[in-house]
Amino acid sequence: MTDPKKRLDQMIAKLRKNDFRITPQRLAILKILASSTNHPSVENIYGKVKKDFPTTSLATVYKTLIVLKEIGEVLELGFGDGGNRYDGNKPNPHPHLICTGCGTIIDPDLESLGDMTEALKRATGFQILTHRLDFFGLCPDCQKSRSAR
Amino acid sequence: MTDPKKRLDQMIAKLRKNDFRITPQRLAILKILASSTNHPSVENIYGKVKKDFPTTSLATVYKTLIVLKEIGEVLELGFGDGGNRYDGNKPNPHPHLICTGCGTIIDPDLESLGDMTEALKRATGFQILTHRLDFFGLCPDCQKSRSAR
DNA sequence: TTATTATCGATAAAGATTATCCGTTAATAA
DNA sequence: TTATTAACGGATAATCTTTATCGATAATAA
Repeated sequence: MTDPKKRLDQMIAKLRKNDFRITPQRLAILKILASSTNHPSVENIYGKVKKDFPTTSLATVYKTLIVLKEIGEVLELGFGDGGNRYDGNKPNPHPHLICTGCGTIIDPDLESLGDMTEALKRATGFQILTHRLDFFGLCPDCQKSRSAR
Repeated sequence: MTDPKKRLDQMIAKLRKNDFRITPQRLAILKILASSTNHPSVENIYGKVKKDFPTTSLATVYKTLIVLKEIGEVLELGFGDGGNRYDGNKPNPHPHLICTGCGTIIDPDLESLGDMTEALKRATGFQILTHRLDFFGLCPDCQKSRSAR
């Protein structure tokens, strides 16, 4: 994972550059996003922020995420089942491997993805701007507990 | 694309096999899904069904889609922006190329995806059950009209 | 320090999907 | 063909996540 301090500085710099203010609530949210590798949900972030700032509103979390999405400093992951998940430590599009048993999300390395994109450009004439690649299955632990039943 | 009649027969057989009834409303929805290659939305399907069965409820469309999802006869595509899109002609997971300008969705061939899945299995120990692969960008036409502005 | 606005917090509103209820009907067998 | 019965359809309420609204407050620059 990227060093959380480095990520936090990147996010702050990007916000300043785009004339957004650094408020205490925002800073708390930024810290959570910069240091989390488990793709937290909005409720998850909200719960953590409230520990330091109990009066924080859920709307503030959403609004901060909208800003971060705009400037490309957080990656939003929707799976069509309830709330979205967010990655602020590694905000560029990258593949995910999701365990449908326990909900764990891991980031595998797949260097062949770049070749795929190139081949698509040539074949279709599309200008490809971003992508989304997710694999779903059962992690080794969930396979065990499932066969044990 | 798969022959719509063949797809319709497949869908009907699968429903029968799982003890679901073939009602006139369902049949109308099945026909639309079996023959459409443009990934229709719920509203889109609803509008078409109402031409033949004006009293059809939106809930019926949703309920039929839930059944079809359960038995794997339709592919649901959510893009996090409003309603989902559905593919009943090609219900197995496959890559998509989406134009963010005009909303067109096309199905490119990417045979290297199978190798990717195999590599992931070996590297992580996951049992991979399904996937989702979408590329977003601008189609040739939208690139032209954008640069013309 | 002060003025200017973006932001905060609370809550209403929106939008998509699901749940509920009850009258109707498709499927099955006698 | 008809009777039976559980599944289905239609209408609408409820749910859930996210966005909009708005007065009060605080971050930033001069």
